[in-house]
Amino acid sequence: MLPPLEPSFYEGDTVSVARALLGQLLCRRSDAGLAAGIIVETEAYVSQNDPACHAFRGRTGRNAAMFGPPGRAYIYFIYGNHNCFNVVTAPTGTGEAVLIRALEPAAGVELMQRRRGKKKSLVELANGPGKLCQAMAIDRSLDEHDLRRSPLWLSAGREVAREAVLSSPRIGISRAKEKLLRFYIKDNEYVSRRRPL
DNA sequence: GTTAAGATCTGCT
DNA sequence: GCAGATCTTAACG
Repeated sequence: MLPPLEPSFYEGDTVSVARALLGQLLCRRSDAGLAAGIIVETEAYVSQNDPACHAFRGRTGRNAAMFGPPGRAYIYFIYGNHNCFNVVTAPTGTGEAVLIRALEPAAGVELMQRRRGKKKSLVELANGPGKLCQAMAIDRSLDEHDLRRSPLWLSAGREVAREAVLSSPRIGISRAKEKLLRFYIKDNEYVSRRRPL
């Protein structure tokens, strides 16, 4: 197992962590084998003045993981079909997280293809928050999982130059649409939307 | 107890 | 480009 990122990586301010997560490697071990992907797109959800954040109205059953220690998973089920994977950030009790929106497949491509079903191109395997959870077999059973440990962990990937990181409004939300809290790697093929909204 | 909205994806036009 | 699928959660009465 590649060495995991340390807890200190996650405890800083959430926007910085959202940027720093670009280029890191998300790894998933299962009976079927290992799958991994480079993170190429993220979104920050913060506690102050952000009505799009699940923690905006305080702690609930669903969002409890967001208030837990940084470096854990926050996973929720949405639209009756899809899971979304977040990394909890900021000190315990703050209620912030980073949504992982897209991966560039790096290992276990066949496994990811099998989980996604049909014939999907390499680009279509994990270029969206629901798609990447399906490709990596991530569901609510991994909510609050410690991301230093198998079967789901993060480790150091490739360097991403600061000028290669672009920002935009977050996708699919109805409130706080103006905030530029989505971050992605410029010109990367695996980002979920190549064209602006 | 009921209801409406939701950090989405797919397939069809 | 658009609608339909599908179901959990939280807010409200």
